[in-house]
Amino acid sequence: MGARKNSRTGQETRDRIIDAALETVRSEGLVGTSARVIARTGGFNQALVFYHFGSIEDLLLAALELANERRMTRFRERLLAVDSLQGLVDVAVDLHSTDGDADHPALAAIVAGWSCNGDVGPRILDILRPWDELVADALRRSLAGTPFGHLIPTEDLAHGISALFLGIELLSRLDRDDKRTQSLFMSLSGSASLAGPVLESLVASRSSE
Amino acid sequence: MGARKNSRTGQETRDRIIDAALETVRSEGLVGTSARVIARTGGFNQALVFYHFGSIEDLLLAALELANERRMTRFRERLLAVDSLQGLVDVAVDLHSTDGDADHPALAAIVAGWSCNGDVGPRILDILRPWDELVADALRRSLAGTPFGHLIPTEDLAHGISALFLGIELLSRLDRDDKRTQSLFMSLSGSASLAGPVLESLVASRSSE
DNA sequence: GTCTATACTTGGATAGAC
DNA sequence: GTCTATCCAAGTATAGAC
Repeated sequence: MGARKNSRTGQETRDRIIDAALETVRSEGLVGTSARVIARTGGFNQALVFYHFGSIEDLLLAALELANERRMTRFRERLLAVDSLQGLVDVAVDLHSTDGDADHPALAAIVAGWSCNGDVGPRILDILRPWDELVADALRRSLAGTPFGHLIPTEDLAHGISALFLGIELLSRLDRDDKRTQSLFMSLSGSASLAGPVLESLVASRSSE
Repeated sequence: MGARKNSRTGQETRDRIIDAALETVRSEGLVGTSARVIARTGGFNQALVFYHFGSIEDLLLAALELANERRMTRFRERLLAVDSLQGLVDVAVDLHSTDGDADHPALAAIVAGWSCNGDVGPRILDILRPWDELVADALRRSLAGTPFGHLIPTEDLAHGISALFLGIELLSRLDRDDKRTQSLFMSLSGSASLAGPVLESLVASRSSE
């Protein structure tokens, strides 16, 4: 069970390979990610990919899964504490920032690159599903006491927010100095901070009718 | 200038290649799109790709450009006539439907697949930019007379909507029977139809303060 | 100017040495 | 469990036939 002398454990190597895969996708894009390039990036032999994962496809899916778990671990608690739209946007901004998660671009690229592939698609959806649920819960808390909680299904809204994030991440990586996305997040933040009072005034005007 | 006997014109072949490329991306995904596969799909020799476009990269960019122009031609007038959020969502629904544009999945996949590639990114942004402007104009008309037109920069909102569409398209292609996206569009439509009265009531409550 | 045949490179995958 | 050597398929790209 412990690490052997003079040799890495299988798990260590698996992690090394996954990290190299993520770094490769991040720097080269999904097109241009191959077993050989991944191996060169990580400094190991190309055949290890197939011994440990069987195929590139399975490696990238495993990488997606691990990177997603890392993000989830890191942001789950924060998301569970969110009870306002403003708070939700704050989490979003941190998720988008490179400090929040260096793997995000690679994650998005992997998801997108297989978007027309019938075999892998469902597996990717399974990996991403927990986010929809976390966001839906956060929305329910944020909209509690307002009429919107009943008018708009929070599940749909949550799925829309997931889609928005994916799109933002992809578009933002098309440009180096990405002024648009920054501006968008600032506007979202501003809108969210206004939304609270607006929703309350709506409730007030309704109850006075 | 006219087509020669017994031989296709260059333009005809170019179009055939582009259509085959789009179809390949649509059916195989971006990973799995190569000159050979494209050629097999279109029933022509693989080397024609390089003669006419120089590289796969340039072919896919040309395909992106053409498909985007087709969509633009088809929806420009409608978008110019939009003056309500409801109308904007209606256009969105039609844009998403396969009837509206069979190339949409391929478009999205191409955009996404290069999201981490520094060379191609800016060129893709240039191709997509006109949409942001059309949507921003539609938003300005839709929000005219409400306080939101001033509170939220329409450019940011428009860019967000573009990102949302890209994300929706990609996520929706991960699953065959895509109930989530349909549900989301229905909710969006419902929200938009409610937004009109809500915005008016806001204006009313403000002016009465 | 258009397309075919072919050269050459890289990628995925495995068998077997260590 | 790791790495080398190697096979074959698939990829890009060009030289030259028509």
